[in-house]
Amino acid sequence: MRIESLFDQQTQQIKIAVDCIIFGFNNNRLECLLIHRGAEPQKGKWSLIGGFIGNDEDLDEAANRVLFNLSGLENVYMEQVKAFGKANRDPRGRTISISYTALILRSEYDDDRIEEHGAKWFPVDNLPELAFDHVSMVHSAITRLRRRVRNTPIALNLLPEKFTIPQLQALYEGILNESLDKRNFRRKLNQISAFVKLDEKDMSASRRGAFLYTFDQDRYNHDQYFNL
Amino acid sequence: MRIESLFDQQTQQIKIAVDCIIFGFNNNRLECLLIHRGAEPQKGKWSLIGGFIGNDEDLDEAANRVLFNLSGLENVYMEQVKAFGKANRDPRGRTISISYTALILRSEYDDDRIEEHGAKWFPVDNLPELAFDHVSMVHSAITRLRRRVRNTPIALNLLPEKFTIPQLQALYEGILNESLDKRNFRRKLNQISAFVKLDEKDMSASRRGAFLYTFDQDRYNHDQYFNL
DNA sequence: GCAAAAGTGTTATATGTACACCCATGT
DNA sequence: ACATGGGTGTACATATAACACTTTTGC
Repeated sequence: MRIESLFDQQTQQIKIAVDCIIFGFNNNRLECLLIHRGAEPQKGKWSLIGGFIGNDEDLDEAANRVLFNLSGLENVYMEQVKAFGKANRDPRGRTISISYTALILRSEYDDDRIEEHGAKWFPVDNLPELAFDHVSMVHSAITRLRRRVRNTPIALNLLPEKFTIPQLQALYEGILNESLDKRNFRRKLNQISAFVKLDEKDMSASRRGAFLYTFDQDRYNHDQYFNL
Repeated sequence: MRIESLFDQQTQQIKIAVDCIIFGFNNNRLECLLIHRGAEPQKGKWSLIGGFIGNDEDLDEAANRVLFNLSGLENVYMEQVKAFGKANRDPRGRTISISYTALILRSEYDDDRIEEHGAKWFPVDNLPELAFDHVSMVHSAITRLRRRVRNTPIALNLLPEKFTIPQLQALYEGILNESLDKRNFRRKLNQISAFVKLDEKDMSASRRGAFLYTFDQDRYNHDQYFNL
């Protein structure tokens, strides 16, 4: 077979999909959004939010559309993880899937809309049985997320414009699933120029109040330093 | 359009390819293998080694086959970099391409076979004009290679079973395109348990001779520590 | 005896980690 | 005055970076 001739012959019969590993932060821990499979194959198992790519759609666009369709969320920061392409990975037919991952605040989701689609949140350390090769997808996405969160400001999308250090730390502890020393955390944070301390305090979580900070994207773009 | 129905309707018309960014080590520096485009579009430009995926072929298999077809090389360590999927990235038709990268010794290539395919090696810091989005592919692959080489033993595939430290260091300097301090390099190397010093010397490169080492894959598999 | 490559240690700096107490406030 | 969460500094271990001289050997 002259593979090079496929453009003419249209012999290639492979479908291409995206699967979204959507991590939601809720109750100070990570959850992952899954859909219950009501039909064969793998009926009864759970699977990732996925869909096929449209003919005129950029890959990233497709991921965002799929995410939007099933969750109503827009403007979510999504990153490609990798392509999964074992020939037999999906018994319904040959499919290559490119996994994307997003990290969001679960509270911003419309829970009704999620239920409509038969989707449900699961804590990442207690996932149900997943269909196809979705376990590997989730694992590679978690690994990536935990690495990225320490080197880039992606987690800041989950916080409001103004936030306190304890809030940020709780977020990190939840994502990383480990507790961090607050003095060390603050020291590192102070080395990141993009964090700017405001004169304001947030009084909602304690009597004393905690100073509010913002993340200055321009400063970050300049020195790119981020390490938490 | 109900994207979910594609399995039935066969409406998706997207071809899927792999592109291989093959880095060859030669004369103590990195080169990249490119093919001259003799036909439109982008006639006269150079492009990566690529090909379409077979219907029953694992993605990794496809990458290895394409590499083999165009270079004769087998058992090369290849890693997926990422998928490129802009809707208009290839003017010939909608294609999604998954990039793979390999690092090899140029001297192990059959140069005649390469020329047969109109391919040629170029130093990575002096590439010709590339077709499509191949520049981004090369850049992301170089970045990844330089990172991986420091954290994993991938570069050891380029050395014979027994090798000397100066050989290894020259290899690293070539790949990273920077010079390394030999004392620091040796210290780091000694911390990696998988490197085992032999009683033998290689006398071919100096009068004094340099001790030979091997890389013990089993030991590496155990502690996984690798940092150079 | 000299040219050429192999081999060796110390110091300074930065980063990571462990750890315990005082502060400000509302009740 | 006490309970609650916010805030602070120091000591130790580890990793990184810079730097110059001695060793071995063939010619």
